[in-house]
Amino acid sequence: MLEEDAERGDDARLREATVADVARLAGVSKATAARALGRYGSVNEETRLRVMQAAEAVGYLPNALAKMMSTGRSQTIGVVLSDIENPFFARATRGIADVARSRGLDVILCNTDEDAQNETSAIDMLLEKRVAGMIVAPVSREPTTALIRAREQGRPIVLFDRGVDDAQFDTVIADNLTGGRELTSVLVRAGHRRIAFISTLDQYGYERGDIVASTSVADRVQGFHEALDEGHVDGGDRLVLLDGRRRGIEALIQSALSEGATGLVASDSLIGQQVMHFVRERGLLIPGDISLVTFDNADWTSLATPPVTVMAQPINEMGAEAARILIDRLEGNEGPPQAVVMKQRLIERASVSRVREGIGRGLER
Amino acid sequence: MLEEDAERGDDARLREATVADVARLAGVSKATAARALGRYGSVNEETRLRVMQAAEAVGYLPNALAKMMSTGRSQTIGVVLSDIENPFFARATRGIADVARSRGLDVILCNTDEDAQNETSAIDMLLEKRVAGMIVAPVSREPTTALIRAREQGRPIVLFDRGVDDAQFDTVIADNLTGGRELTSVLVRAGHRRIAFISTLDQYGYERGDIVASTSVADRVQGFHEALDEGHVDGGDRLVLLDGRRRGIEALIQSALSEGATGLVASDSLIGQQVMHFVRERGLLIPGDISLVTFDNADWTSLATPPVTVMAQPINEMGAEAARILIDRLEGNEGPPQAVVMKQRLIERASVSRVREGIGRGLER
DNA sequence: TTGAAAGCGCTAACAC
DNA sequence: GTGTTAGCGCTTTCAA
Repeated sequence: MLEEDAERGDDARLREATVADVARLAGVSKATAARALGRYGSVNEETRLRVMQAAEAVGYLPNALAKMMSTGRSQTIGVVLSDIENPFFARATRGIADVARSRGLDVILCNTDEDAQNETSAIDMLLEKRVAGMIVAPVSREPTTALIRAREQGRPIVLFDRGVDDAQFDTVIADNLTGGRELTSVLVRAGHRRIAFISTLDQYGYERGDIVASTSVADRVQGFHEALDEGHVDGGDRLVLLDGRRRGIEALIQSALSEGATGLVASDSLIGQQVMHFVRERGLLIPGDISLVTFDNADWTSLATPPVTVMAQPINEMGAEAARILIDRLEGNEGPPQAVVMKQRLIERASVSRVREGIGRGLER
Repeated sequence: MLEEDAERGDDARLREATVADVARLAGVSKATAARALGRYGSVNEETRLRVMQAAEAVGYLPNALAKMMSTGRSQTIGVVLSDIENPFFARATRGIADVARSRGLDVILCNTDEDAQNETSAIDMLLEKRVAGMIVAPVSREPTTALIRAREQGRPIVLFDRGVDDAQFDTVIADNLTGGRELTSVLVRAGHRRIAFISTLDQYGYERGDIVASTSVADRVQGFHEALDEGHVDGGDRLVLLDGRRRGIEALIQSALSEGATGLVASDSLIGQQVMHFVRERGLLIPGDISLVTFDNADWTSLATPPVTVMAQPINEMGAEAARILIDRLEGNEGPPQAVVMKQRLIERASVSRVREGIGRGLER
């Protein structure tokens, strides 16, 4: 007997209380209870109270899924990025999540690891979950079919950190062209003539003019070239190594060194970090043996010896802005796609040395 | 005319295709279409094909919400942690997300910033979204009402990184007691007699025996004491500073130094990092002026000068294990709550110096 | 202000 | 193997 009661008690908790339960206890109709609970429509103050008490009594907890089914509106956004472990994306996610939460939105997170297949399945999943919209760092400038499908379905999408070859998307990126130019210029001004740009992409045998899959890397490389043009550095002295994923960053660094590079531009802080490890393991010295500059003002860059010169991005703000734009779209703002480009900021530290020899070519003119 | 057509076309995309649409086009009943689409029940191969083609034609995309409503099962788990920007949690999240995805689960992420109110609202939100279960790093050993309510509702919950005073939860933590002891021992063995333990909590004026809100910090502090006991270090020489959030880590370090501490145990890598910055700014030397050890083998610890001695945690594996346990529960495994405690690993580097003077007390016996 | 009833898109018995 | 029907928990007309 007692056991039965206990079981029924448990069951009651398991079959979670619904508006109907609350309504019954409060002695009103389902509709009225729902109105009181969902604080919409109009309901007598007294009955509202009664409903609230009943809700409390049965331990009512709204079912967001059901709500979503009937309203068609979801209170969730999807965030599709490369790797949450990358401090860049962690920080961006924080920026996104904070503004999302302030608007009562939750975020579903997906890692792509820069794999198009992963991006596709992540986006499809989010679509199936009927998220209100999404923020995605596209794997490639060539939009995946899922991305296109998502847009065709009319789901608001904001691209983050990189764009695609298609002006149809709202996009939040950093000014990588200027950033790449200024960061490289630090090396050029210090007299470096043979400089390598290192990235993690999968592009082997890059030559100037080739299309680079990641628009942000493409812009950085472009800036790299511009800086070298300005410095009258010979084309043959430019090493653009974009094959880190396949060959391993170590191999890239090795290449650069054996080809006589005296300066390295790391395309992101993870690469810069690997350079530091590499150098440390070989007993090389920065900036004595090799000068290093990198994108992103990661924690370690100021703590390392020497502190590393970096191009800082307003990561948190980029994430927040992406979220703001998305929310704006969610609220019905139509208008043409917008591209916001955020300034980067150079932080010069001690990882670059002046080069005295080999000034030949640069001064020929 | 053409415009009208175009508009209708758009509308069709907006009113997303449902099973009913697919069924109509395929000339079968809703049930059959659903069976084919959802690959359950049995359906003639030929009609299955017809349904699939119809689905393709209308651009059918399943509605996960509706599915969830009728099955009662959600394919989502919630993860509630302190701060995704903290590399510890970023890595753990990765561990969680990877095993979750391999089982077809998605994760909703929430940051609490160690605030009980945030934890409560995050958990309630997840409950409303009817997540299948959740992994939470509880803000305090005193479980929040939301946490308790969640359990009472029968939702599987796995606690991560810290526990609560209540054996009812599955828990995945590191062996912080042993870790704290061994990490502190490094300093003791090097001859340090006056040592400070620094954390970010909000506990002012801690004295031995006081209850510490975070079980993991509590264990670390306990280990700290044990190591000092073993080393016969006087109680008065132990500085346990657990008020970093309110006073700021800087103030804590300042306190420790002015009280004559020669060794510092940082309760996590973020604190250790702040110690490094502090020291660098004041022009102090590690380990010359002060020795430092910290929890977590964060990136910067091996890149810093000097490299820092750390107690590494198997963070990724901890996250993965938490996810595995949760999934196990989701699959119906009942059984009593389990607590898995994972080993930590000491990595000795160069941030600790030998102390020669002041050996008095330690050798008295 | 309140109630009755229809419907969101799907699954799940239960017949045929 | 396939169709019919009845929900899942909520919102939302439409009347009263």
